[in-house]
Amino acid sequence: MASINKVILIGNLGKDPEVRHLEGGVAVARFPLATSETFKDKNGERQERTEWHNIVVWRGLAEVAEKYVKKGQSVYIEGRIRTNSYQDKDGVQRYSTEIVADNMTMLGGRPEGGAQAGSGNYGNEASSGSASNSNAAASQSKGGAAKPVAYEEEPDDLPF
Amino acid sequence: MASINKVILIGNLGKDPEVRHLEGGVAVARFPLATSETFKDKNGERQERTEWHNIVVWRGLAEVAEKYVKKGQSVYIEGRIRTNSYQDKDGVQRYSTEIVADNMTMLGGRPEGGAQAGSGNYGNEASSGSASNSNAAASQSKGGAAKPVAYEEEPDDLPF
Amino acid sequence: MASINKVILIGNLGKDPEVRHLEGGVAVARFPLATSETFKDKNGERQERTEWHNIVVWRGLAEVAEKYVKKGQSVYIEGRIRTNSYQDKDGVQRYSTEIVADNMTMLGGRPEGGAQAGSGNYGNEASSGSASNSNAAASQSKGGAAKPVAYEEEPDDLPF
Amino acid sequence: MASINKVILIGNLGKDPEVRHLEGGVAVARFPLATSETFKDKNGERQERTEWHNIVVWRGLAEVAEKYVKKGQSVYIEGRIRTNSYQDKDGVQRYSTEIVADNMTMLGGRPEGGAQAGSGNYGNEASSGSASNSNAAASQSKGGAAKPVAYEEEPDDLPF
DNA sequence: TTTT
DNA sequence: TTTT
Repeated sequence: MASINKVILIGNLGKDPEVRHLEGGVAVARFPLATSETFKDKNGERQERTEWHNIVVWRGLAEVAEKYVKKGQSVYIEGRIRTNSYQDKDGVQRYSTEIVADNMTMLGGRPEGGAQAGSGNYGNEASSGSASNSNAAASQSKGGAAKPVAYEEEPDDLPF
Repeated sequence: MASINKVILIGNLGKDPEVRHLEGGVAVARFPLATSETFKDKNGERQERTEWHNIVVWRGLAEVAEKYVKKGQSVYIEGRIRTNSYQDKDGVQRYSTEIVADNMTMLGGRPEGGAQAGSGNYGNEASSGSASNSNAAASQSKGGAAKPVAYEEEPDDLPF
Repeated sequence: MASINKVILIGNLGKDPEVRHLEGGVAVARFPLATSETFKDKNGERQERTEWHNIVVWRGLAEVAEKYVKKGQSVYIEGRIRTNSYQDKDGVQRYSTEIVADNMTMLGGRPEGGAQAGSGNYGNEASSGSASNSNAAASQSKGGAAKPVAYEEEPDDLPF
Repeated sequence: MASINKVILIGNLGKDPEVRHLEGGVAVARFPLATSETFKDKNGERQERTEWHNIVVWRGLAEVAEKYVKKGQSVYIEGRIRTNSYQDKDGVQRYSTEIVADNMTMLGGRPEGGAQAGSGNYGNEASSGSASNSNAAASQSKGGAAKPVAYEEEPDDLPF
């Protein structure tokens, strides 16, 4: 049963996030993220392939996305792969794959127009899972308001 | 332009790998890999959701998959997300997402029937990129035969 | 300011975890974890190098470690690097590096003697950060008791 | 034996890289990299803790580091943990932990003075292991000259 | 279609 | 001090 489903992406937003505020106040944001790789083709010419990822963020992270993350910017995303299935109009089973992000860190990049969100981090951590990058990261909290992490609860780590 | 597209999975094979040997001797193997997560639903009941990932491995790793990896087994996969697009019979653009693995490590698990592949690692590394787990990993070499890693080429790393 | 500090390890415990229960009921467990890599030396001989990592786990994960994780077993660890500094008896500044784990998943392996802990996962998630592997993982909760994840709070993810 | 030792860091260089060119033309570069996390202490005050990582890069990546990476800049590092042991002057066994990077991607940041290296990627891949981010990444090649990746050797990935 |  |  041991199971791990982890994705790490650094890429640029193809569009501003689309945010919905659901009944109950839960926010969800979606945006396309591009990663590119280059390679030499058989003629030795440099080629580029761009991969588009459908990013989904929930709750606090969605609000961060709404306020601070814009088309063109570079973000670090940590999350998991999720493939939804649905029936198309002909009743054929179709699949749609997205990345549910539970950690998003802004890396700067080239936001277009308007205000610069800059490079920074928003939110904090409800779990030590991402505590490794707390300030730097806007980590997704499941349970509504962000819960401050009290690191000092960890007593002195003497080498033992 | 800075771009990272990295996936780490631990899961079980839903089927034996399907292997094709292409013109030129290149092998490609595909198999479905399940990861599951559990959660409590609103009634507090434990629920499970299984995610199916389409894994693709090339060359040496495909040969390892063919020989040693079976339905039911647990593997560690490191790779990248790739979404292919194609037209369906009605000319509608469709997408199919797969994980191109460049590192695969067997973790054991419960192979069904026959020979036990056991837990181990096959192949070795052409790049230090995965050298962190060389023996343990069957890392995909792009360029045909596996190239042994000569670690001792790294002179003494004295603290400096 | 954007900052990420993430470690992913799969290895075997060199000893049973040492667990301390602190004032306030907080538990902390420590154990050495071995990862090995193999390589060919300049004579083409297969060599192995073992790396020892000092793993630290807190709270619920420490209790899981205490109960279920034994010398010899294989575990998946996700965490962050932490280097503590201290003065040695001569007043010289020394450093000690450890991995603070916030996700630990048992992969089986060969526990010695006694009861088999088997491969499985214990605990669940307070944050979606590791929700990707909830059942499979014993994720560390900072705030005491594990908080069940209510996935169904995420409404239908229709492709939009 | 299955074993994984993987580190992912995003942080800023504390100093310019120190580069040595070894007999045989092999280059090695070292630099300190800072990651920081913030947390609230028991008085609810925002605190920051900075972690310093000793990064080591070899060969082509070292040359990239020498030319393009400067103090203050932000980089993405992927590598493995390595702890070297040595005897101090009193014959006491001491340990020194470093991160051997096999993938380094520049994220921009704030280089001080002089030329701006900007955000970009240098070098290319000898293994598909990091092919996921080829252009974006300067991946470390063990075997001297970088070997171009011929992606088009991977025939059409039709969904099958 | 896997696993617990 | 683990594992293969």
